[in-house]
Amino acid sequence: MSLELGPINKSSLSKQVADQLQEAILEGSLKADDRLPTEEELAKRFQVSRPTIREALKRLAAKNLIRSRRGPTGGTFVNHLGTSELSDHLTTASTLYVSMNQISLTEVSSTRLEMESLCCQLACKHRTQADIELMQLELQQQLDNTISPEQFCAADVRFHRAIADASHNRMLSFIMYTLIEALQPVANMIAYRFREREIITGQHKRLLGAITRQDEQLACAILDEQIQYLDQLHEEAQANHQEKQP
Amino acid sequence: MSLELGPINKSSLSKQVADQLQEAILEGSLKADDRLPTEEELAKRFQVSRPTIREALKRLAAKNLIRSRRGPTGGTFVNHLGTSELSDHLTTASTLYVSMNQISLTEVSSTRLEMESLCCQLACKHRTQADIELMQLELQQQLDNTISPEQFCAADVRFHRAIADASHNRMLSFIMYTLIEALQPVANMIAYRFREREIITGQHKRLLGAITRQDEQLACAILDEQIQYLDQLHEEAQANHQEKQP
DNA sequence: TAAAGTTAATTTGTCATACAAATATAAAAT
DNA sequence: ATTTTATATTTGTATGACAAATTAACTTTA
Repeated sequence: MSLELGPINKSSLSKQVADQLQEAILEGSLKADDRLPTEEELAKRFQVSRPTIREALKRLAAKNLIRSRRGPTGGTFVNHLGTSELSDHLTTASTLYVSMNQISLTEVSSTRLEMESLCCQLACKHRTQADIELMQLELQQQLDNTISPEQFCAADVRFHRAIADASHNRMLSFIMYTLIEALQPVANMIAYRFREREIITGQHKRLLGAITRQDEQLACAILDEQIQYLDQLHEEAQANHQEKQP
Repeated sequence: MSLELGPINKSSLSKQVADQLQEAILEGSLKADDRLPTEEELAKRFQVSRPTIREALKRLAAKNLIRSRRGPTGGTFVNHLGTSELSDHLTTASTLYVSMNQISLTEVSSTRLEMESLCCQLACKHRTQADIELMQLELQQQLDNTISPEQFCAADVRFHRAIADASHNRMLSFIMYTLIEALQPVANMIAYRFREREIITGQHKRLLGAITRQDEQLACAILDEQIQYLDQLHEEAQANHQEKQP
């Protein structure tokens, strides 16, 4: 008997389809903004039903690899993944990870301190005029006392992202984007109190100065000061919280 | 007129369902290994059809948040998200990012050097006997010349992961898992040549010794040596490649 | 002729239903 | 008592239909 005992497809059809499409994207045969065939056509090509195709596409959509639009010019398109898009994606993942594994904010915080120090050192070496101007712009917004806590927070995130970008190491930027987001809960807390705002913006001002003058040691010291300060605030907040719920 | 102008749900139903379920997992009402209601029941509860529920579940499955089994005791269960499970998910993202943005392997490599140095320092401080035994185990496998390149590679990954874990900072481990994977292409190349294998395992042996004796400086130096060596091999390979394709 | 509105076509989004496949449990036969 | 068989449950897949969004072409009107 000559049975074709091919390798058994243990995984579901939708997963196989998803994997093939992902491979095509990763490998480069499907480039950014390319339009995939319609679902019906994909169904014909893969010899499966449309719901199966759709489940596969949803898998890729969950990874932000594709987007879909309805209508004649619609369809499914390959996303171009920029730093911010991908970090959105990673943020949900890492937030999830942090919460499910009960990673203490202390651990996250110490990691961030080390990595952001690294960024600072590189930023001092490689910062361009454009980098500095961007940081100045974000700092200016933080100095405005009339903006909302949310706006302050967003400006804070952008400021720290700008530092990461000034390192001109895209891999490092990429990781930092994720880390900054992971610590947003702490940052959020601060934005609501004006006194803390002033301390933070003061530190930012000095930090920007140090980076501008390319003073690595001072920059790292200020950063260390800020993160210790944030840790302290976080601890105080936790202590208060535990008092109320004994 | 008192129309209930609730906030318009622009996103698709399957996305809304997926988001709600993810929120439940993240928030803690659905814990690891919990079993979700059957698809039919979910459909009833959310007032949508089963295909819609399935698309939502596939979204979560793509993120490795859930797993499914058929049969009476089957169903859909919440996954516990370990470091390696999540890094599977992140690796595709970061690999994609590296390739799409043409981040040079040099950038990735320098980032890894800095971060793994950090890991080493922390590992020297906090390593337990169990950590060391695990590293010894992986090293032992690398010393066996009969294993395949794939096996060597896998052992190499596990060795470096063990170093990351020995830092006992889970956030750092998490990031390192991703970085290690991103550099696999380079590591792969090496595994095929026995001479390079020997050099690498020799470095690993010394590195393990340094960590065991808690000699931070030496450990970092060896690491630096290894990564420079990998960079050099990578450059040579690229040079060869360019010769053949002018 | 030009602008506005209308219709038609295309494509994803959703639904309903049915059946297949896997798998554990309980009943039946050896 | 053990093996086999039936059966129920749950996910996986298929089919077909319609809804909603959106663009392109067409028609009407000023």
